[in-house]
Amino acid sequence: MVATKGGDRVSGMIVETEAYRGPEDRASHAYGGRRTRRTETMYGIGGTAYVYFVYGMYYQFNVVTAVPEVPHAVLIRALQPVEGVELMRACRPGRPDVSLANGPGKLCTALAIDRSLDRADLLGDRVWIERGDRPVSAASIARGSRIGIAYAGEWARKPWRFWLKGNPFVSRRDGMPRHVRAGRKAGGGA
DNA sequence: CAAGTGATTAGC
DNA sequence: CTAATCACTTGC
Repeated sequence: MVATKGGDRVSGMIVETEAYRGPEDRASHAYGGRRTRRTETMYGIGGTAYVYFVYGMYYQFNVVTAVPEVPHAVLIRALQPVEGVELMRACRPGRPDVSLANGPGKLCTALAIDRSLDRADLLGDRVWIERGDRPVSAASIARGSRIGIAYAGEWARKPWRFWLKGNPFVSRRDGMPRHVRAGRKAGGGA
């Protein structure tokens, strides 16, 4: 994934994504055919960016993937920095390189992605996706449930989060629910 | 683990 | 109009 900042390339290898299948997917902003000023972007043609603002401070970058009127999208959740690392560090001062873009909000900050890129054509010159240097085998991709959508009932259990096995730049360690703390309910995993 | 932050949304 | 929610991150 590449963005331009003042003519310079800032890029990273996509190492984690999540799929959102509106309108039936309860976790999707387009659930039930919801169509508002914000979600309208997802009803556009595949190959455009869906960028929105959440939690009062973060942007999220998605790729619209289907035909017009079918609101499917893929959230880009983490990048392994490749080009313009200095520029990313400037956007996220004090962070170690491994944490520059290992989360959907973080990568938008690192690449300076904001609402102005909502509906951007990914064949344009502001943000786009290129084929990587090496092919990625299916065997190297892990899948699991999506994050931050507990409200979505049975849809929350769909294994629609994908990441590169063992890659240190994903937002969470492989499959693990984020750091099992001592002191919480003992037991747990079967 | 919990607060923070403000756009977006549903519901009057 | 108002109140609740949220596809997250950071620091205690």
